[in-house]
Amino acid sequence: MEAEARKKFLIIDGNSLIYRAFYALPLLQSSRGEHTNATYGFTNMLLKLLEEEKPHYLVVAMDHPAPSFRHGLYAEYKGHREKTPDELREQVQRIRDILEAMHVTVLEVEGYEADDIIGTLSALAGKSHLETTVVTGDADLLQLVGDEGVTVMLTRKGITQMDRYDRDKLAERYGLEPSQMIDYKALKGDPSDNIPGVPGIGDKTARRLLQEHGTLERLYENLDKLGGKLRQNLEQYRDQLFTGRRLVALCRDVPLPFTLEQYSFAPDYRRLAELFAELEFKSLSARVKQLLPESPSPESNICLEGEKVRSAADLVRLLEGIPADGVLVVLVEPPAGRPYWREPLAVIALAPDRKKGYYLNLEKFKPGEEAAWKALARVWERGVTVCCHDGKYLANYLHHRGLKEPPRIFDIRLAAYLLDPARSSYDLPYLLQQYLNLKVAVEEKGGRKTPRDPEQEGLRLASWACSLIELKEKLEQRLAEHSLDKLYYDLELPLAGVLARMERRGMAVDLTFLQDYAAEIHSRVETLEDEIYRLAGERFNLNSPQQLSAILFEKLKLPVIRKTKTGFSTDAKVLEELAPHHEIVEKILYYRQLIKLEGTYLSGLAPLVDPVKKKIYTTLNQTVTATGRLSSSEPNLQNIPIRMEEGRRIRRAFVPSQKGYIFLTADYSQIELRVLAHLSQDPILLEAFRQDQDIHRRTAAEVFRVPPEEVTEAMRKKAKAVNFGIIYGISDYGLAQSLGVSRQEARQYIDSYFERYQGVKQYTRRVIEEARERGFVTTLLSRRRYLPELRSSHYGRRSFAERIARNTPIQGSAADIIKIAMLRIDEVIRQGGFKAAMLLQIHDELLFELPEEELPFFAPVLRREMEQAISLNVPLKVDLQWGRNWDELQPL
DNA sequence: TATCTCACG
DNA sequence: ACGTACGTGAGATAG
Repeated sequence: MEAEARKKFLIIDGNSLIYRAFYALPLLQSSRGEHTNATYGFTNMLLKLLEEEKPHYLVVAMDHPAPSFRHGLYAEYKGHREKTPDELREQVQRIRDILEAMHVTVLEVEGYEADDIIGTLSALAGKSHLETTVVTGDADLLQLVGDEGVTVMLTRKGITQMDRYDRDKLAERYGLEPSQMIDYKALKGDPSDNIPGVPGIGDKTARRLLQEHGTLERLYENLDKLGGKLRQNLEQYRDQLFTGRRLVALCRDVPLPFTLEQYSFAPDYRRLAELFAELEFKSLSARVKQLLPESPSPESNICLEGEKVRSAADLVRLLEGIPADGVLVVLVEPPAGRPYWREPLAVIALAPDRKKGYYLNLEKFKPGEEAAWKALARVWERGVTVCCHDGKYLANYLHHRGLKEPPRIFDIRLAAYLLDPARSSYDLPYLLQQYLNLKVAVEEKGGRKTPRDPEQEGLRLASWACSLIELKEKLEQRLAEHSLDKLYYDLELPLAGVLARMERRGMAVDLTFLQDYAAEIHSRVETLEDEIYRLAGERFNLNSPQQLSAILFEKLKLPVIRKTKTGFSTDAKVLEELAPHHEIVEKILYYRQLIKLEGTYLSGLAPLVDPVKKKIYTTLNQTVTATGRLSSSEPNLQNIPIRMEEGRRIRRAFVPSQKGYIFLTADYSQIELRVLAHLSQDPILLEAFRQDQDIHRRTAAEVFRVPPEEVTEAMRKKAKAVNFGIIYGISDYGLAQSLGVSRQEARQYIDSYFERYQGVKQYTRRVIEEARERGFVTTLLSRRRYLPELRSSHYGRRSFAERIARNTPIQGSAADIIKIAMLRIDEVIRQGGFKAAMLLQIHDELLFELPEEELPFFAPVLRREMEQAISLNVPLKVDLQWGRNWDELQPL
């Protein structure tokens, strides 16, 4: 029986595990390109170990200097040369930051490898009466199982699956004693570690020999009992074998002070939360909070208390107490996946001051319900500012409940978006942590999908609500500091109201047409399926790229054009190349086209149509894109087909919502290139737009050095691609891809372009230079986007950031301009008493419905507002079209 | 949940 | 030698 529980000591092999995390785990496709999951994988593993082992002491051992600089790291991982040491270095740095935040000791000793440090620690720990666990991906360390109180956790697959080895497990797996592991590896050899071994001896033979003879020395004593080739090789390679053994044996006398105290750890929770927030490691944040003792936080006067409002009288008293120049926080959680016109979550949280948050379930608030609503509306009628997390949603929710929207709103999320538009989410826990250093309970994983308890939800929201007053002040200050206050108050905030009205208006749908067309497409899909199966000689799942690959590339032996991460590519570009080889391919392409229509735009759209109003209501997201554009979702009405005839017909299902109404669309002509002309002040571009020339023709004339009238269609097409490329942050590879020409040819076009368009050339250079120094790029309205990766040493990341730096000012300024126009048009519609209603924005285009007789009056106003939205050094041009549905439009 | 594919600007 | 066009959202499959 133990007198006392032994203390647990965890020794982590930083080297082998980080490299394993880096190479063994697939790249995480983060759209923001911020990280691969090596950092995530390693941290996840570390937390799992802490959860399961609950160690008292912890140390991470690393090579010094790092082996990636010292010797050929790649020998071991031949298949993974595409990942560069630069990227590895960045990952290692991130992991070091996390370890530092956890106050975990990272042991490095000059001239020694992590293995040696671990060997030394393991021996020392054995003498200290500890229960020691060595965690590694390197089977060499199994020799340590022989040390007193030591077990080894060895990764099996990835880095979170591990096997625990003690003497018994080692015997079971290898049939060897710990002390034999050195001889075993020396015999077997390991090319990646430069251990030559003995030819002809592999895993099996090495084990058998050691099981029979015990040690290498005994083996050689009994050599005469062996025969043939084996004996000959053992004799011949004796020197190399024993040299190898010296390399395998760990050095166990690294000069290390062994005082256990230095290996205790006390995480700095706040710093860790910051790091995790930066890296967007949400699930890890939640786990670390449970796991680690929190470091005491400095005194905070920000309250995180919530209370339920008990009666209407209490509510009225609370609300009446707010001064007219005060702030009322109102939080209504948007029900994920449900349009506002369906039943919203009825919980509302209020914070009349910064002392405490309150919540109530308004839907269930029977006694004096009417009074509660009235009291609420009275608050902002008195001039009180309403602070919320999503003003557009709140406005629509209130409207749905028959209340006018507050005239003064502060939208927390919108402010945070402008401060850093590239983030993937702006949820309150993140914002409170980011701007107030406040940690709040994080919603448990999956909480969104399970039905939430209104009481709990209310308490949660209420506890956050009062800190929002503080958060609002912080954000206001930051907006001003970063010159974003004008953009916020004069553009984005009022625009939210416009977007709210657009969402509420919705778009009418001709359900009969939609259903008829769906039936037609469906029957064509079925016919196509039959034909394809007949040609393939078997039935299979056509929607599975995997199964399709099997048919195309294995059964039909068509040439592989391109590979994806997991297999052979079968996208439209590939199929177009394959079309001449087999008649099945063309049919597959057509099938793909139709199945897309059916799935996404016909059967996909139908359930989102409000059966009563026969309307469809999109959500226009104002805080999603990194450039300042809007996005549209549930459904996305910004990507309704137009390029192909079959798809375009879908647009006939979208019709004006009232009798006698028509559609009117207005799209900016070449707005991005016009913006580029303005930003770069390139003389040729300026001239082209001032004379309203065909811009692609002009570009062709310049690039190919011919008079404009001699430009052929082929030349114009290439020039058009070059112009797109310029906007996207051109690369020869990308241009070559889009044109289907060689990279050399693409390079020539680019060189030729920049030779003629010196202004553009200088401008793009300047943008990147300035962004590298300041850390961000800006648009015409000072909207910013941070690009820290411009300084990355990793080529790929840096190049990506450079393309973004060239594209964002252009795309973002165009977004700025159409937003100004929307605001002005909304204003003139209301001022002018027009019945016209703005329905949709599609990046450079606006869609309205209006009474037919209003057209002659509204159209010129619309054109004026759009073209005059901003004054550039080139004119802005707008094309107008009108029609009785969204498909059949004619120029005005 | 990640991957592939494809719709739009 | 590297390894990509910029910005989005959605559906289907597969593990």
